[in-house]
Amino acid sequence: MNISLIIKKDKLLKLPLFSELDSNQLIQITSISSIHNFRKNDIIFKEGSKYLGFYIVLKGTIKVYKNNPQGKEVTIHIIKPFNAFADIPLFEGKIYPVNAQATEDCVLLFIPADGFKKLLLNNSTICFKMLSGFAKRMRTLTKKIEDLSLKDVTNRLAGFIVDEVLKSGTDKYPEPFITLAISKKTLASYLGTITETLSRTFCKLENENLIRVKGKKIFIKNIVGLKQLAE
Amino acid sequence: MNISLIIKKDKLLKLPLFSELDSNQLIQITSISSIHNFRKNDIIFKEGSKYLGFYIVLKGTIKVYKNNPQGKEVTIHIIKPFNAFADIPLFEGKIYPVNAQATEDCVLLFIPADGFKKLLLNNSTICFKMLSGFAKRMRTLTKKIEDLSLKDVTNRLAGFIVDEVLKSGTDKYPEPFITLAISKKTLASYLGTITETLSRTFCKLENENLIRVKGKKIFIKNIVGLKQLAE
DNA sequence: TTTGGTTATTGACTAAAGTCAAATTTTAGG
DNA sequence: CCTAAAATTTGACTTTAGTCAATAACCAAA
Repeated sequence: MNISLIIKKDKLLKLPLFSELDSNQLIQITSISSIHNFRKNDIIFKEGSKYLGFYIVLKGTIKVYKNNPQGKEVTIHIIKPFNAFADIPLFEGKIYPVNAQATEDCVLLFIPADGFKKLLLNNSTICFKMLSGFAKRMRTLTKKIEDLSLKDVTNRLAGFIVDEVLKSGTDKYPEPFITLAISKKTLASYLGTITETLSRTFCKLENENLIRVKGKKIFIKNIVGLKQLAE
Repeated sequence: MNISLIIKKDKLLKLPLFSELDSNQLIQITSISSIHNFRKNDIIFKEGSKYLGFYIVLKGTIKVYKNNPQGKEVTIHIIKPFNAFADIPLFEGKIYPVNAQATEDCVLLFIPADGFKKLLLNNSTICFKMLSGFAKRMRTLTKKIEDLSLKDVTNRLAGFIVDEVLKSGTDKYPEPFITLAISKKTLASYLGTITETLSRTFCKLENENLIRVKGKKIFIKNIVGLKQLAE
């Protein structure tokens, strides 16, 4: 369906990637893009399938993951609204190198590779934006390598919770909280561990009176203590 | 010193980043760049210092690393000839977010941030090259996250050796070998472990008759076995 | 070649996190 | 509301890798 019917120019302008384009360029993008709805657990694409283009999350949450030969899963990214995913193969490879699945009901903007590449070649502003986005993501990946190399699971979980609280906007509340948009199994694989260990680590943080866990909600009782743990 | 005296256009053309530029553009680059020599163990820049520009390794090896608050070191990248480093802050931040040190005597090409950014804005070819380079590096980082999350030290060391043998060009020899361009301490921190564990893991691979270690030289006795270990 | 400092190895021990199995809770459909 | 499947938790145990301490090997400068 034609996306201009659904998504207005001013909405598109809020996407970091497109925030400095002029009217003409935005029309170019809307004319090739499309909106797609996915239900929780739907697979967006599988590792190895033909690369068609990339997505921007408008609503919901996506996990990007890989399966190793033994069938174990590593969650590489958790993508929230206004962030792109699967944009790397624009420049490398003809297939999706990872899997993507909705962990909540989602609305995604799809941008086909061919059309977008043409746009990129004629527009250094958007190239530059994209480079900035990639640079930022490399920082995130580097941080994760650091964490996996030097920190234990307790540190990493504390760090995750602190980051999420800041994003949640509840960090000034008397009792800040976060709501997990992913299963604990996925969280475990995102933190580089397994569910059993994650479960025990949650208990440990509860026993130390840092948090209170209730299903997918985590209430923060001592943000300072958590920050110390995370360093 | 003026780099055009030292590095010829055809040499610059071999660098992936510059391989499709025309004469004019190459002159632009050589006019702002400079060549620097570093001795083994010299620090190129420190985390937190003012960002001035990025480097391309022409000769030698550089390690890019971070120190955590407890003073432990993580090696993030090992940079070999014709690869760039410290190009990420071009798009994010005014300081170097990591440290860089020569692990061997080095010749580096330095490209100042300001001049290069201007060039980028007027040249979508080089933007595109740079995006491709970033994309490739994100693959590498993602692979590393996978490895740290799912593989043990033995697997990771085997994987490292296999990669290096392929790069060494000796993989068709009766007994292929690699020569480490970094200390075992650095290798340990690159593999997400510590020297003691690395030392024991080398012994383990020797006992399984997969390799033979002699100082900085590692002879490969069974590449197939190593590949299996690395998956 | 000697020497001091770093780097690497080895041993004994400890701690962290993974495995396997079972119980419990939650969730999504019918 | 009920039920089966999936997700989560818990327990007992094992494995992996880290810590600490001592020794050995290597390297660079005098």
